[in-house]
Amino acid sequence: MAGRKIRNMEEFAEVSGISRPTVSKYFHDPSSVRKSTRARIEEALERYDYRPNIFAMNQNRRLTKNIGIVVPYLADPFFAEIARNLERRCIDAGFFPLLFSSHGEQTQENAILDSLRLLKPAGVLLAALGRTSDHDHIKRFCADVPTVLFDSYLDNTGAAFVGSDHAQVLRMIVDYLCRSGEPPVFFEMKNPANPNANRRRAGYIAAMEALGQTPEIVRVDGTGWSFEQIGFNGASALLETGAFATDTVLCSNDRLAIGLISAAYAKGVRVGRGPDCALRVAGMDDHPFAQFTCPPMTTIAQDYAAIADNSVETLFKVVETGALTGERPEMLFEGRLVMRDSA
Amino acid sequence: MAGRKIRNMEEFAEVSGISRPTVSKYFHDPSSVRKSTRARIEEALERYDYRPNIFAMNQNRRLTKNIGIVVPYLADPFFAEIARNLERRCIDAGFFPLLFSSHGEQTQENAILDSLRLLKPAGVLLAALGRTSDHDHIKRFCADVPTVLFDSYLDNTGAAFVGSDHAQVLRMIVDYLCRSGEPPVFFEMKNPANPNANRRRAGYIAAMEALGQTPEIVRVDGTGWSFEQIGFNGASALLETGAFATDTVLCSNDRLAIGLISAAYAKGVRVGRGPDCALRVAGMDDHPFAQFTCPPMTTIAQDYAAIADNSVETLFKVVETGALTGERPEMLFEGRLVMRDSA
DNA sequence: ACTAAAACATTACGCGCGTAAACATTTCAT
DNA sequence: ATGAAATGTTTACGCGCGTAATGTTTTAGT
Repeated sequence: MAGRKIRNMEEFAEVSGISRPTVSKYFHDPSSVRKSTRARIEEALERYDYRPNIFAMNQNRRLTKNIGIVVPYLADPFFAEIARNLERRCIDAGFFPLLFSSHGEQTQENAILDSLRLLKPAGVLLAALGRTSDHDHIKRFCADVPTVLFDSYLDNTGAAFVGSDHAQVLRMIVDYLCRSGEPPVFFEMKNPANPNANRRRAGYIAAMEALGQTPEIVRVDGTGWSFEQIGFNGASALLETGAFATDTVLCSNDRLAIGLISAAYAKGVRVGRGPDCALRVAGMDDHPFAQFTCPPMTTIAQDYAAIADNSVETLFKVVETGALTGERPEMLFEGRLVMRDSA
Repeated sequence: MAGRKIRNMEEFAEVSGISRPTVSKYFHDPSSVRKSTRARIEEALERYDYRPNIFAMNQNRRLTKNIGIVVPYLADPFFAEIARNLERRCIDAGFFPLLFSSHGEQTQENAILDSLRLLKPAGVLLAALGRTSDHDHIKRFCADVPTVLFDSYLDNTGAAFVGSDHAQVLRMIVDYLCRSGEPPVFFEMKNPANPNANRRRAGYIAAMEALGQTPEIVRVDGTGWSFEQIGFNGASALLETGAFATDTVLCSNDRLAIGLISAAYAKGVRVGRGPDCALRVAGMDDHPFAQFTCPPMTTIAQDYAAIADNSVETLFKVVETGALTGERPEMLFEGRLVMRDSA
């Protein structure tokens, strides 16, 4: 580990006894050089910890080893968890993931995409803001950079989409709720930021009608990403006026449900499925904290691992084939019913 | 915005009618060129959206505009929230923040620091893992790169430390709990990952003794970062054996408290400060979800904004003066008692 | 209006590495 | 052993920009 200090690839090539172009080739892909050559380089690598200069490398490479990961709101543990899975897989594949959060703001999202362009990423994994996104801006970006959209669906944008099968998910939870008690009322925000909300509503309506039930939708005011607060405020008002048509509420996502459960507790409305309970509450996503609500939340778990795996895998495929046009696969994964005590 | 496409600074200099070295100077610092020159450049900038190549810029600049932000566990909303504040301030100051999460693993933390070296960052904001950190590795990093530590204290490492004044915080919450009911038992993990836990325990003991009370500490098993689960499991066992010395529990952090409250609910133990309640529970941090527990959690809010502001500001000061040695300021901020219903 | 100072233009080199071309050597099947 | 294929070496250029040196123009102070 001692010896002279290595300043650049030239010097490293010298001490390893291999020519610089071959060393360069090695760093680009170790398996592209003869085994004996690789051994000599790796031996030198142990003696002289040298690593190529990223900036010089990326300047000349048409595309880098960078992978951009963009999520709409990192303070939401759901996205933090997905991001963690994505990061891991990128690193394992020898890429360098760069994580960005739009913090719920369009200007941020646009700025991130602009910066990302300069970083010449091999590809980008993007969960867009949704309704508040600058759709044209994103589309233009996707035209230049291989991008896989996940979680948040945008029409006709990106090289592929990976997300949840909301129709299936809603069918499952609505089915469960109807079998085990009164049919659910659907609880959501009036102007949901996330486009998934629309698919979930549609899924709810379809599932209810398939069972011969009448869909009932309750929509509460509020903008932004403070879903718990919005759910809390909305539910507080509704619980006073008794505006829920049945004793069962299906929330558009877990964070709204967290707010609702908190509001019910404050009002002394007992949530759960026991005989002494007045309200059943179900959520969607299996948020990391859903199992610690009081009572623990019945919800639908999204398949984090599958979504992460397939997003990354699909992106790599697109990157390799350079297929920016052509068919645009949409992969939808089923959810898993997590029966806890709230419904 | 139309016209020919600009490929590099040379061409941009041409269409703006300014020499390339001057244009380069402009991008380095717009105020370093004459007003009329700046106007001409900015006019061209509007017509030809050009932005300098990051990699070429950073290759020759000794230090870049990159700021590394490293947190131990991004899926913890506390760190997500702090990271958000730090990011914002870096961007406002014209820097380019790069966010990394160690995901609770030493190998990751070390790998992040190694990568960060290659990115030649102007500075780094680091919340280390703590007990599980590779202290020497971090120290070596801090010797080369201007680094401000925050939240997680490490002896004699980094150019400065910014965090919470745990002694003050504990004095305040212990004082409140003793005034309003029975003195608190301290609830924590047996082998806390975060060094703050030790300071909090010490603060608790000091605060209790100052009030003439006997400190009582309950420590539960569990490793890793699933604090809610650890709190839940530990509390479930304790509530059955009735091992809490008083009816008041002060948790080392909000996430443990979330688990404890959930466990109490499951056992039918009513949490709160009313006459019909059997247990008071207080947390620490004012976690984003603390206000939605059942009942809402009494806790101490850390001053996110102050910590973020001062971390960034201190880092910039260090970067400007290049002061890697000399005094090593430690800034501790007071917490704010948030009285809700759990205690 | 005149001069010193500030700002800009011109020219030129370097950063560290990618990569192509031409040639030399090693490997491997026959 | 022998020739083709695979792999290395040498040499040379380019990427886009930072930056120093030198000379010219503009600005500002009196």
